[in-house]
Amino acid sequence: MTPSDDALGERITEAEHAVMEVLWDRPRQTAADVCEEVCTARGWSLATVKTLLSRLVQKGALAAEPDGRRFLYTPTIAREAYVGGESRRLVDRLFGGSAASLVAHLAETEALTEDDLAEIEALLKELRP
Amino acid sequence: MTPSDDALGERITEAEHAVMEVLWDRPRQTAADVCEEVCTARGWSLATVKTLLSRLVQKGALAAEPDGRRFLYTPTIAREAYVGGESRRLVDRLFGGSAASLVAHLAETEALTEDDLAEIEALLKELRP
DNA sequence: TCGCTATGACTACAGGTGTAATCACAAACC
DNA sequence: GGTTTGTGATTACACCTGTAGTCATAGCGA
Repeated sequence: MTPSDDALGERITEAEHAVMEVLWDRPRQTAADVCEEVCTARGWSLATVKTLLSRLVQKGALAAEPDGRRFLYTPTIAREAYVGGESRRLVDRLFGGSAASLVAHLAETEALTEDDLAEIEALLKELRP
Repeated sequence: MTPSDDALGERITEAEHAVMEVLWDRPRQTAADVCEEVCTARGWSLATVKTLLSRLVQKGALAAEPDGRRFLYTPTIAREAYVGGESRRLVDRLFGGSAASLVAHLAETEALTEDDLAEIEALLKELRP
């Protein structure tokens, strides 16, 4: 039953993801707005952002709501769903589907700071009273 | 100081990763050996495996040790390192670098079974006596 | 010795990706 | 009304990826 299949057939690429983040953070922005937030950071031109927006609309990841002669772009998929899908993909690919293995790995390779560990511990207490 | 740059300049792709797994599992195999293990599973021809092996050697992810007229391929990077790099990339990209956020997400989306949680709890006890 | 065969090297090629220029055109301004 | 300007659409193009075919050639078997 292939769990957690994200609704889009097409995958979102790295560059596209950067655009998605901007729109998850604040939906209904124009191409120029999005550019304002990522162009300098990633060294992109407005044209690049426009291309990425178009592709994301084609892929069904964004909705383009007409607003005069331009569009306001809004994600059609929740960030939660995307993040969940990507996480699952990683866990499946690298940890044989076991999320616990991932956590174990992070712990063993010191990827978890003391604060992380404390936070996780608190989480666990909450989840298993 | 661009943190956690894995030793290879080039990224390993999905298809290449499948080949790497075979060689991590058992190093020093020939192209034919590797094909034996993945070709049917992925519907590949031997030629495809050869291409992937070549690209991985070029990328510095594999070493090719001459053995008569053929090569024995062996990973130059440890699976641990690769897995660590990929995990970190995901955490950086999707969870703002916070591994705890990833764990929280997995927990919240029910990606963690009761067994997973128990396992993690045990891990934590070990890590923070 | 001489052809067969296994093997890496090289070539191919369509589709995806990153990055952008150009075009058409409607709105805004003068 | 004519010009500038902001905008999406279209086109471009090099590189990466998946997938594989062809070629040269060094051994192996007869």
